[in-house]
Amino acid sequence: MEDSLFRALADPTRRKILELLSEKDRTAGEIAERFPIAFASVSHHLGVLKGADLVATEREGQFIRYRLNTTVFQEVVRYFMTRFSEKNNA
Amino acid sequence: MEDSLFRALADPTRRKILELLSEKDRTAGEIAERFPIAFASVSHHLGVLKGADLVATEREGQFIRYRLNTTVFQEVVRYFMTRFSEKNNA
DNA sequence: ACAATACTTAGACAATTGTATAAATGTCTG
DNA sequence: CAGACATTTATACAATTGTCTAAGTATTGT
Repeated sequence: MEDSLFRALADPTRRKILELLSEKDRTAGEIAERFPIAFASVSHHLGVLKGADLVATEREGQFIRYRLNTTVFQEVVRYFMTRFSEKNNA
Repeated sequence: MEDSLFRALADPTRRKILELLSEKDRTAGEIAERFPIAFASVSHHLGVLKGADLVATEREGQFIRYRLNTTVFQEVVRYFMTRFSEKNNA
């Protein structure tokens, strides 16, 4: 399990971004306007999430659309279930 | 979901400690001797894990025994499954 | 080609964190 | 109670991180 993954999840702004993306895919701008911090700061967070492979991007003209990489989340769930959760009541 | 929880999981030494504890309960000393860092540093990590409620302690004479708090891990799994994982193949 | 829009990257800085050493606390045994 | 052992707490410091502003890249429309 990648170190970058857990480091990415450690920041509350990034977790909020992931929750927004769990509702639907969004562009960088749509995400950024939801936060009280600078546009560039959100972009930095998006870069961290992408580096952890938690999100993927697709360019759409001038926009860049972000979406969750659900595969990685499944791996996270598996990581916790197999190692730490009690086996018979997850 | 507590911020302290994700911050606690962000450090690789702490995740290693949790994996050791998933095998069996151990005293602070038994844990510390497994790592190349100072005893006091491991103790600090244990404090962080305890602050995040990921582990619990029990004094046994001079020793302090650490154990996983599996309840919290179940909450983590639930958090990821409900929000991020695709619903039908976790 | 130029300007506007959308977004990222670079550089700087303050806050947080991981580690170390040293001192303190708690427990047992003689 | 003194000394040994187990562990935590205090303090300091270097490394990492989150944020900002400014500059750069990419795309679209005129």
